Amino acid sequence: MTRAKSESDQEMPALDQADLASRDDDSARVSPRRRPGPQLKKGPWTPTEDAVLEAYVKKHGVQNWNVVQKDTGLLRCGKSCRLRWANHLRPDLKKGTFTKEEENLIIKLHSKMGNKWARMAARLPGRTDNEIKNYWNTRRKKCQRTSTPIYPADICLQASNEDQHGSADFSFSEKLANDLLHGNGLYDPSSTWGGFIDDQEALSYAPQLPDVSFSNLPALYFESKNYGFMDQVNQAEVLKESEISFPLLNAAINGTFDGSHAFSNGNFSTSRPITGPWKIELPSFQYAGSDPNNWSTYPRTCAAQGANFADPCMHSSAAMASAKFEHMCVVPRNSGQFEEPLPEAHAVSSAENQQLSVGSSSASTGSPCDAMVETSELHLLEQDPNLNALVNSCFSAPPLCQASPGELQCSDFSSASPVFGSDEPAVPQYEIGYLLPHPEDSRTDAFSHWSAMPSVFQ
DNA sequence: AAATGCAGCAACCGCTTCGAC
DNA sequence: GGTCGAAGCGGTTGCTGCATT
Repeated sequence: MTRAKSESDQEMPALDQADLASRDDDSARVSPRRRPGPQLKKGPWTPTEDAVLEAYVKKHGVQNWNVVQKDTGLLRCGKSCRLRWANHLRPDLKKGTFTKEEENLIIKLHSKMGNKWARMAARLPGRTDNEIKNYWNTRRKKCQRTSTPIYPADICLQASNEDQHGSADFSFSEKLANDLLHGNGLYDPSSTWGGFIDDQEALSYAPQLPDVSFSNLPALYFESKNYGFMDQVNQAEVLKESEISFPLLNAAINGTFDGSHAFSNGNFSTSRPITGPWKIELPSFQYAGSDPNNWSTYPRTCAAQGANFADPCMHSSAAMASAKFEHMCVVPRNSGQFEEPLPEAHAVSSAENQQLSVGSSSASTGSPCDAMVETSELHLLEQDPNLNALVNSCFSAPPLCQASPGELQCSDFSSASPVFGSDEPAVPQYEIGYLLPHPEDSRTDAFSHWSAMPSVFQ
């Protein structure tokens, strides 16, 4: 923007250190941190600094950014230099506002990728992740203000069609996410709930949601690991070398499974314990709910809002569809924002979580919506024969949670389960636990992973 | 004209990942 | 295999300028 211009030194400066240092008289811009060496500046870059950095990079190229700082005498950390170069000084940067085409592409990409700004930037030549991120945040706020869907129907449909015809190169798991997006109705204010149920095209997506059959486990794993290009043999090798000791995957790959009755009709079921070693790394996918106590109820809250059109962005009857499908998903949304796309884990987990979500209805945190949820939305899934049939047809696994609501968070999977560290024989209680990590788990981002069985493959 | 609110953007911060040793 | 530093990434903050009152 124009922050640099607001600096008093607009004229092109001489590139000497005295000049640079003299500009640090503005003590407010000096980092308060005490470090060995010169104090580093913070705040907007001056034209002087830009010129120094630009000259250096043009001469030496982009190598070690900390060396840049040392060599140029810039009172900026290497990280700051890198950011300045990448976001403002790079010669291939496209300046100015986004074109309509770029905007559409961003929407499309976001519907598939979520907040993967860097990946999106890679598909938008001359644009930076920061630009895209800022654009999206602005757009998000605007849509919330104006009560418009953040994903226009036409763009998302186009994206979906591209996927279906193989013209897009997104992963299977991303496609899953997109498929679920079809079902949630967020992007398509013109559809209706009844239409959704009757719409064969819409229905056709539903069976993909729980496509977590036994035979698909390895594929899901490797997709999520970006190993999709590997052949089966190599995948098996990688898996063998992987840190993850995952009997289901190994069994699936080896064609053997001698564990417990964890499978029913070829589909993975979490309703029964699986014995054996489990070492599952918590992935870094950040889907943190701000309030750990809230995360298990957020979707219901959102659903209730949708059902009552309290959420201005769910203002069609499609919101009902969304609301119902949201019931299936116990995953906290990032900052509770309605428009978050459904990441891969989300998509697959929704199937398994739906019954839990219903069952968890009483695990209320006192949200104003809870009463409403309790009395109206909560049992819609059970009461709606169409939806129920749809769900049953999709999810052949037994109910995940048949416990009483009060037992919902009984399983402190992350800290107490013998699976993680104890010498005791492992009997993971993920019947509920893996879906609902302990609310006191400080790593709220972990919740999202445990909320989705397939996400443990990440 | 001054005060206030808000949108947009640049930069920072903290965390994760990667690669070298 | 462990450690450390650099780079990358995403979320958040805070500044600036414009619009509104």
